[in-house]
Amino acid sequence: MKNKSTFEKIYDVVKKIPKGKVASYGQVAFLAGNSRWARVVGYALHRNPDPGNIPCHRVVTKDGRVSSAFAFGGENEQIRLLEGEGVRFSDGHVIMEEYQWSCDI
DNA sequence: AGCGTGACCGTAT
DNA sequence: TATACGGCCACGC
Repeated sequence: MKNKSTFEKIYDVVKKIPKGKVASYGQVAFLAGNSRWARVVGYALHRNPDPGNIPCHRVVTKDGRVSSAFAFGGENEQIRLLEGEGVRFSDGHVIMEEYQWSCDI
């Protein structure tokens, strides 16, 4: 067993996000091990070494809004992908209270 | 070995 | 309510 790098942990958590649910960067960071890795999560996803296996579009900000800087094809594209999974958007933001991934630790 | 960078979050004004 | 700044951590060169 090798020690997983922080990135590996983050990717693992992101990959565990169920379809039709979203998670905030802080939430992923917390599940990965530290709630302070929020920036690292963004950095890790920015690298996204495995976009075919890492649903980075299910990761949104705490406000339920997709990151304005990134979007592998436009913010609208990310939102559309989530909508395609059953996630509803209200005024450009997802209802976190309803769709935020709740992982029982 | 050290510096810069980053798709964040929280608090302060 | 909106905007500004700092803090935290890990990765790349």
